[in-house]
Amino acid sequence: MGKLTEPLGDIGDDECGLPCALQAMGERWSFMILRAAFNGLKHFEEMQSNLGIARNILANRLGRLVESEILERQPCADDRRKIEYKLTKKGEALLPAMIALRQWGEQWGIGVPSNPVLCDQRDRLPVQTIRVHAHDGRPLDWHDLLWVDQSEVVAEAAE
Amino acid sequence: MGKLTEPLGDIGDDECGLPCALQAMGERWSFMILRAAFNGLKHFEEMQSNLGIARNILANRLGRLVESEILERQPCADDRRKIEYKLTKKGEALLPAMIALRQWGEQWGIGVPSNPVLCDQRDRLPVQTIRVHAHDGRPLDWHDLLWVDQSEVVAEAAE
DNA sequence: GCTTTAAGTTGCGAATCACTACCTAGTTGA
DNA sequence: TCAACTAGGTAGTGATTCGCAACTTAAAGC
Repeated sequence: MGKLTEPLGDIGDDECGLPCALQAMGERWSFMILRAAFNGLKHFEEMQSNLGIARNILANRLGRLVESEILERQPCADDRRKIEYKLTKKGEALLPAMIALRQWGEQWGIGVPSNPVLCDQRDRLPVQTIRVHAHDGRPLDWHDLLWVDQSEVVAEAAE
Repeated sequence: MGKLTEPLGDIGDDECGLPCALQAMGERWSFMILRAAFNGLKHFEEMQSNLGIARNILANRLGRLVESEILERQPCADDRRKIEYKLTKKGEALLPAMIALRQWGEQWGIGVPSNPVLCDQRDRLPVQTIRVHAHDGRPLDWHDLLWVDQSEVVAEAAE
Protein backbone atom coordinates (compact mmCIF):
# COMPACT_ATOMS: atom_id res chain seq x y z
CA MET A 1 0.00 0.00 0.00
CA GLY A 2 1.04 3.60 -0.50
CA LYS A 3 3.01 4.61 2.51
CA LEU A 4 2.10 8.25 2.67
CA THR A 5 4.62 9.12 5.33
CA GLU A 6 7.76 8.86 3.25
CA PRO A 7 7.02 9.40 -0.41
CA LEU A 8 10.61 9.81 -1.55
CA GLY A 9 12.71 6.93 -0.44
CA ASP A 10 14.84 8.47 2.24
CA ILE A 11 16.81 11.27 0.70
CA GLY A 12 19.01 11.35 3.75
CA ASP A 13 19.00 14.58 5.64
CA ASP A 14 22.12 15.76 7.26
CA GLU A 15 21.02 19.01 8.75
CA CYS A 16 19.90 20.66 5.57
CA GLY A 17 16.46 21.99 4.79
CA LEU A 18 16.60 20.92 1.18
CA PRO A 19 16.00 17.21 1.64
CA CYS A 20 13.20 18.14 3.96
CA ALA A 21 11.63 20.37 1.35
CA LEU A 22 12.02 17.72 -1.30
CA GLN A 23 10.27 15.25 0.96
CA ALA A 24 7.15 17.35 0.52
CA MET A 25 7.64 18.85 -2.93
CA GLY A 26 10.00 16.54 -4.76
CA GLU A 27 7.48 14.69 -6.85
CA ARG A 28 6.79 15.29 -10.48
CA TRP A 29 3.46 17.07 -10.29
CA SER A 30 3.71 18.77 -6.92
CA PHE A 31 4.90 22.12 -8.25
CA MET A 32 2.33 22.12 -11.02
CA ILE A 33 -0.45 21.48 -8.53
CA LEU A 34 0.94 24.23 -6.35
CA ARG A 35 0.99 26.60 -9.29
CA ALA A 36 -2.64 25.74 -9.95
CA ALA A 37 -3.43 26.53 -6.32
CA PHE A 38 -1.62 29.86 -6.55
CA ASN A 39 -3.62 30.58 -9.69
CA GLY A 40 -6.83 30.15 -7.76
CA LEU A 41 -7.88 26.64 -8.75
CA LYS A 42 -9.58 25.08 -5.76
CA HIS A 43 -11.36 21.94 -6.88
CA PHE A 44 -10.41 18.49 -8.01
CA GLU A 45 -12.11 18.55 -11.41
CA GLU A 46 -10.79 22.03 -12.08
CA MET A 47 -7.22 20.94 -11.54
CA GLN A 48 -7.69 17.66 -13.32
CA SER A 49 -8.93 19.24 -16.53
CA ASN A 50 -6.49 22.12 -16.29
CA LEU A 51 -3.36 20.08 -15.67
CA GLY A 52 -4.27 16.94 -17.57
CA ILE A 53 -2.95 14.81 -14.74
CA ALA A 54 -4.27 11.30 -14.12
CA ARG A 55 -7.10 11.24 -11.59
CA ASN A 56 -5.55 8.78 -9.18
CA ILE A 57 -2.23 10.60 -9.21
CA LEU A 58 -3.96 13.90 -8.56
CA ALA A 59 -5.89 12.37 -5.69
CA ASN A 60 -2.69 10.93 -4.28
CA ARG A 61 -0.71 14.17 -4.63
CA LEU A 62 -3.50 16.27 -3.12
CA GLY A 63 -3.67 13.88 -0.19
CA ARG A 64 0.04 14.18 0.31
CA LEU A 65 0.05 17.96 0.07
CA VAL A 66 -2.73 18.07 2.64
CA GLU A 67 -0.80 15.70 4.86
CA SER A 68 2.23 17.96 4.58
CA GLU A 69 -0.01 20.88 5.51
CA ILE A 70 0.75 22.71 2.29
CA LEU A 71 -2.89 22.55 1.25
CA GLU A 72 -5.99 22.54 3.39
CA ARG A 73 -8.97 20.40 2.53
CA GLN A 74 -12.42 21.65 3.43
CA PRO A 75 -15.85 20.60 2.19
CA CYS A 76 -17.82 23.39 0.56
CA ALA A 77 -20.76 24.67 2.55
CA ASP A 78 -22.99 25.40 -0.43
CA ASP A 79 -22.43 22.14 -2.29
CA ARG A 80 -21.38 19.27 -0.11
CA ARG A 81 -20.09 17.25 -3.02
CA LYS A 82 -17.40 19.85 -3.58
CA ILE A 83 -14.19 20.05 -1.67
CA GLU A 84 -12.06 23.12 -1.55
CA TYR A 85 -8.30 22.88 -1.51
CA LYS A 86 -6.64 26.07 -0.37
CA LEU A 87 -3.10 27.07 0.45
CA THR A 88 -2.05 27.17 4.06
CA LYS A 89 0.54 29.67 5.33
CA LYS A 90 3.11 26.95 4.87
CA GLY A 91 1.96 26.53 1.29
CA GLU A 92 2.04 30.24 0.58
CA ALA A 93 5.59 30.30 1.86
CA LEU A 94 6.58 28.22 -1.14
CA LEU A 95 5.84 31.13 -3.45
CA PRO A 96 9.41 32.46 -3.65
CA ALA A 97 10.78 29.02 -4.48
CA MET A 98 8.15 28.54 -7.15
CA ILE A 99 8.65 31.96 -8.69
CA ALA A 100 12.41 31.49 -8.67
CA LEU A 101 12.02 28.23 -10.53
CA ARG A 102 9.59 29.78 -12.97
CA GLN A 103 11.89 32.71 -13.63
CA TRP A 104 14.77 30.34 -14.24
CA GLY A 105 12.67 28.47 -16.75
CA GLU A 106 11.72 31.70 -18.47
CA GLN A 107 15.26 32.91 -18.70
CA TRP A 108 17.06 29.71 -19.62
CA GLY A 109 14.40 27.56 -21.18
CA ILE A 110 11.86 29.55 -23.08
CA GLY A 111 14.35 32.33 -23.68
CA VAL A 112 12.13 35.30 -23.02
CA PRO A 113 9.81 36.39 -20.23
CA SER A 114 6.70 34.32 -20.60
CA ASN A 115 3.19 35.58 -20.67
CA PRO A 116 1.52 36.71 -18.46
CA VAL A 117 4.09 38.61 -16.42
CA LEU A 118 4.08 38.59 -12.65
CA CYS A 119 3.55 42.12 -11.39
CA ASP A 120 3.06 44.14 -8.27
CA GLN A 121 -0.62 44.84 -7.80
CA ARG A 122 0.14 48.33 -6.59
CA ASP A 123 1.93 49.75 -9.62
CA ARG A 124 1.49 46.93 -12.12
CA LEU A 125 5.22 46.78 -12.73
CA PRO A 126 7.03 43.46 -13.05
CA VAL A 127 8.58 42.01 -9.92
CA GLN A 128 12.34 41.71 -9.56
CA THR A 129 14.19 38.59 -10.55
CA ILE A 130 14.59 36.55 -7.40
CA ARG A 131 18.12 36.52 -6.03
CA VAL A 132 20.04 35.83 -2.88
CA HIS A 133 20.61 39.04 -0.94
CA ALA A 134 23.05 39.86 1.85
CA HIS A 135 21.61 41.15 5.09
CA ASP A 136 22.21 44.71 3.91
CA GLY A 137 20.52 44.12 0.58
CA ARG A 138 23.46 43.57 -1.75
CA PRO A 139 22.65 40.86 -4.32
CA LEU A 140 24.97 37.88 -4.00
CA ASP A 141 26.15 35.19 -6.37
CA TRP A 142 27.37 31.71 -5.64
CA HIS A 143 30.98 32.78 -5.27
CA ASP A 144 30.06 35.42 -2.69
CA LEU A 145 28.66 32.80 -0.35
CA LEU A 146 30.08 30.89 2.55
CA TRP A 147 28.74 28.24 4.90
CA VAL A 148 29.35 29.23 8.49
CA ASP A 149 28.77 27.14 11.58
CA GLN A 150 25.71 28.21 13.49
CA SER A 151 27.52 28.94 16.75
CA GLU A 152 29.88 31.37 15.05
CA VAL A 153 27.05 33.08 13.25
CA VAL A 154 25.02 33.71 16.36
CA ALA A 155 28.02 35.19 18.14
CA GLU A 156 28.77 37.61 15.33
CA ALA A 157 25.20 38.52 14.62
CA ALA A 158 24.62 39.34 18.30
CA GLU A 159 27.13 42.19 18.01
CA MET B 1 12.09 3.43 -24.20
CA GLY B 2 14.19 6.06 -22.53
CA LYS B 3 13.47 9.20 -24.43
CA LEU B 4 15.97 11.55 -22.90
CA THR B 5 14.43 14.59 -24.48
CA GLU B 6 11.28 14.54 -22.44
CA PRO B 7 11.92 12.95 -19.07
CA LEU B 8 8.72 14.09 -17.43
CA GLY B 9 5.80 12.94 -19.44
CA ASP B 10 4.59 16.11 -21.04
CA ILE B 11 3.76 18.48 -18.25
CA GLY B 12 1.99 20.71 -20.74
CA ASP B 13 3.42 24.16 -21.04
CA ASP B 14 1.14 26.99 -21.70
CA GLU B 15 3.52 29.89 -21.72
CA CYS B 16 4.89 29.41 -18.26
CA GLY B 17 8.50 28.93 -17.30
CA LEU B 18 7.67 26.52 -14.51
CA PRO B 19 6.89 23.46 -16.60
CA CYS B 20 10.04 24.22 -18.52
CA ALA B 21 12.09 24.33 -15.34
CA LEU B 22 10.51 21.12 -14.10
CA GLN B 23 11.41 19.47 -17.37
CA ALA B 24 15.03 19.83 -16.33
CA MET B 25 14.82 19.75 -12.54
CA GLY B 26 11.61 17.93 -11.69
CA GLU B 27 13.08 14.57 -10.85
CA ARG B 28 13.67 13.21 -7.40
CA TRP B 29 17.42 13.55 -7.13
CA SER B 30 18.08 16.52 -9.38
CA PHE B 31 18.11 19.11 -6.62
CA MET B 32 20.25 16.95 -4.35
CA ILE B 33 22.80 16.49 -7.12
CA LEU B 34 22.72 20.21 -7.75
CA ARG B 35 23.31 20.88 -4.08
CA ALA B 36 26.29 18.57 -4.19
CA ALA B 37 27.63 20.50 -7.16
CA PHE B 38 27.18 23.80 -5.34
CA ASN B 39 29.01 22.28 -2.39
CA GLY B 40 31.99 21.59 -4.59
CA LEU B 41 31.56 17.89 -5.34
CA LYS B 42 32.81 17.28 -8.85
CA HIS B 43 33.19 13.56 -9.38
CA PHE B 44 30.92 10.58 -9.80
CA GLU B 45 32.23 8.52 -6.88
CA GLU B 46 32.25 11.57 -4.65
CA MET B 47 28.58 12.24 -5.29
CA GLN B 48 27.63 8.59 -5.15
CA SER B 49 29.09 8.03 -1.70
CA ASN B 50 27.97 11.41 -0.43
CA LEU B 51 24.36 11.19 -1.58
CA GLY B 52 23.85 7.47 -1.33
CA ILE B 53 22.08 7.45 -4.69
CA ALA B 54 22.05 4.35 -6.86
CA ARG B 55 24.86 4.34 -9.43
CA ASN B 56 22.68 3.93 -12.48
CA ILE B 57 20.32 6.66 -11.36
CA LEU B 58 23.21 8.99 -10.70
CA ALA B 59 24.67 8.26 -14.12
CA ASN B 60 21.28 8.88 -15.69
CA ARG B 61 20.64 12.13 -13.81
CA LEU B 62 24.12 13.47 -14.51
CA GLY B 63 23.63 12.72 -18.19
CA ARG B 64 20.36 14.54 -18.15
CA LEU B 65 21.75 17.55 -16.31
CA VAL B 66 24.57 17.74 -18.82
CA GLU B 67 22.10 17.46 -21.65
CA SER B 68 20.12 20.33 -20.13
CA GLU B 69 23.35 22.30 -19.90
CA ILE B 70 23.06 22.67 -16.16
CA LEU B 71 26.28 20.75 -15.64
CA GLU B 72 29.32 20.52 -17.85
CA ARG B 73 31.20 17.28 -18.27
CA GLN B 74 34.92 17.41 -18.86
CA PRO B 75 37.62 14.75 -18.50
CA CYS B 76 40.34 15.62 -16.02
CA ALA B 77 43.69 16.50 -17.51
CA ASP B 78 45.79 14.99 -14.73
CA ASP B 79 43.91 11.71 -14.43
CA ARG B 80 42.07 10.68 -17.53
CA ARG B 81 39.89 8.23 -15.68
CA LYS B 82 38.30 11.06 -13.79
CA ILE B 83 35.55 13.23 -15.12
CA GLU B 84 34.73 16.60 -13.71
CA TYR B 85 31.17 17.83 -13.50
CA LYS B 86 30.92 21.54 -12.99
CA LEU B 87 28.09 24.02 -12.96
CA THR B 88 27.45 26.08 -16.04
CA LYS B 89 26.11 29.63 -15.84
CA LYS B 90 22.69 28.14 -16.38
CA GLY B 91 23.28 25.81 -13.47
CA GLU B 92 24.52 28.57 -11.20
CA ALA B 93 21.36 30.50 -12.01
CA LEU B 94 19.42 27.83 -10.14
CA LEU B 95 20.97 28.93 -6.87
CA PRO B 96 18.13 31.22 -5.79
CA ALA B 97 15.53 28.53 -6.45
CA MET B 98 17.55 26.01 -4.50
CA ILE B 99 18.20 28.32 -1.57
CA ALA B 100 14.55 29.32 -1.47
CA LEU B 101 13.56 25.67 -1.27
CA ARG B 102 16.17 24.98 1.39
CA GLN B 103 15.03 27.94 3.47
CA TRP B 104 11.44 26.77 3.22
CA GLY B 105 12.48 23.36 4.47
CA GLU B 106 14.39 24.93 7.34
CA GLN B 107 11.52 27.10 8.38
CA TRP B 108 8.60 24.74 7.97
CA GLY B 109 10.14 21.31 8.21
CA ILE B 110 13.06 21.23 10.57
CA GLY B 111 11.71 24.17 12.50
CA VAL B 112 14.90 26.09 13.04
CA PRO B 113 17.72 27.37 10.82
CA SER B 114 19.81 24.36 9.99
CA ASN B 115 23.52 24.07 10.27
CA PRO B 116 25.67 25.35 8.65
CA VAL B 117 24.17 28.74 7.86
CA LEU B 118 24.51 30.36 4.48
CA CYS B 119 26.40 33.63 4.87
CA ASP B 120 27.87 36.48 2.91
CA GLN B 121 31.59 35.91 2.49
CA ARG B 122 32.26 39.59 3.01
CA ASP B 123 30.87 40.06 6.51
CA ARG B 124 30.00 36.49 7.48
CA LEU B 125 26.43 37.47 8.25
CA PRO B 126 23.51 35.27 7.22
CA VAL B 127 21.83 36.02 3.92
CA GLN B 128 18.27 37.30 3.80
CA THR B 129 15.33 34.99 3.49
CA ILE B 130 14.50 34.83 -0.19
CA ARG B 131 11.34 36.68 -1.12
CA VAL B 132 9.58 38.21 -4.07
CA HIS B 133 10.40 41.90 -4.33
CA ALA B 134 8.68 44.70 -6.25
CA HIS B 135 10.77 46.65 -8.71
CA ASP B 136 11.42 49.26 -6.02
CA GLY B 137 12.47 46.71 -3.47
CA ARG B 138 9.34 46.30 -1.35
CA PRO B 139 8.87 42.64 -0.34
CA LEU B 140 5.67 41.18 -1.73
CA ASP B 141 3.37 38.37 -0.69
CA TRP B 142 1.04 36.28 -2.76
CA HIS B 143 -1.87 38.64 -2.30
CA ASP B 144 0.17 41.60 -3.54
CA LEU B 145 0.72 39.98 -6.89
CA LEU B 146 -1.05 40.21 -10.20
CA TRP B 147 -0.57 38.57 -13.57
CA VAL B 148 -0.49 41.19 -16.30
CA ASP B 149 -0.45 40.61 -20.03
CA GLN B 150 2.92 41.22 -21.55
CA SER B 151 1.75 43.89 -23.99
CA GLU B 152 0.34 46.00 -21.17
CA VAL B 153 3.46 45.61 -19.10
CA VAL B 154 5.78 46.73 -21.84
CA ALA B 155 3.66 49.79 -22.51
CA GLU B 156 3.67 50.87 -18.87
CA ALA B 157 7.27 50.00 -18.19
CA ALA B 158 8.36 52.04 -21.19
CA GLU B 159 7.18 55.19 -19.40
C1' DG C 1 52.42 -7.79 -15.62
C1' DC C 2 48.82 -7.41 -11.29
C1' DT C 3 45.97 -4.65 -8.49
C1' DT C 4 43.23 -0.66 -7.67
C1' DT C 5 40.26 3.11 -8.90
C1' DA C 6 36.84 6.01 -11.62
C1' DA C 7 32.98 5.90 -14.16
C1' DG C 8 29.84 3.83 -15.81
C1' DT C 9 26.34 -0.44 -17.66
C1' DT C 10 23.29 -4.58 -17.03
C1' DG C 11 19.73 -7.42 -14.91
C1' DC C 12 16.16 -7.91 -11.89
C1' DG C 13 12.45 -7.24 -8.50
C1' DA C 14 9.76 -3.49 -6.32
C1' DA C 15 7.55 0.80 -6.58
C1' DT C 16 5.45 4.49 -9.22
C1' DC C 17 3.11 6.35 -13.33
C1' DA C 18 -0.70 7.12 -16.53
C1' DC C 19 -4.86 5.56 -18.71
C1' DT C 20 -9.54 3.87 -18.47
C1' DA C 21 -13.39 2.28 -16.15
C1' DC C 22 -16.04 2.09 -12.18
C1' DC C 23 -18.09 3.77 -7.61
C1' DT C 24 -20.54 6.72 -4.18
C1' DA C 25 -22.63 10.58 -2.21
C1' DG C 26 -24.92 14.81 -3.08
C1' DT C 27 -27.72 17.79 -6.39
C1' DT C 28 -30.94 19.03 -10.10
C1' DG C 29 -35.14 18.95 -12.38
C1' DA C 30 -39.43 16.80 -14.37
C1' DT D 1 -39.61 10.59 -6.16
C1' DC D 2 -36.82 8.98 -9.29
C1' DA D 3 -33.80 9.36 -13.21
C1' DA D 4 -29.84 11.97 -14.81
C1' DC D 5 -25.89 14.37 -13.66
C1' DT D 6 -21.81 16.04 -11.08
C1' DA D 7 -17.74 16.13 -7.77
C1' DG D 8 -14.38 13.51 -5.98
C1' DG D 9 -12.55 9.87 -5.72
C1' DT D 10 -10.99 4.18 -6.09
C1' DA D 11 -9.65 -0.19 -8.78
C1' DG D 12 -7.35 -2.64 -12.39
C1' DT D 13 -3.87 -2.83 -15.79
C1' DG D 14 0.33 -2.21 -18.37
C1' DA D 15 4.42 0.69 -19.12
C1' DT D 16 8.24 3.27 -16.77
C1' DT D 17 11.25 4.19 -13.37
C1' DC D 18 13.76 3.18 -9.07
C1' DG D 19 17.22 0.99 -6.18
C1' DC D 20 20.33 -2.63 -5.34
C1' DA D 21 24.01 -5.57 -6.53
C1' DA D 22 27.10 -7.41 -9.83
C1' DC D 23 29.73 -6.76 -13.90
C1' DT D 24 32.63 -3.94 -17.45
C1' DT D 25 36.05 -0.87 -19.30
C1' DA D 26 39.80 2.00 -19.28
C1' DA D 27 43.34 4.33 -16.94
C1' DA D 28 46.72 4.69 -13.01
C1' DG D 29 49.89 2.84 -9.59
C1' DC D 30 53.33 -0.42 -8.23
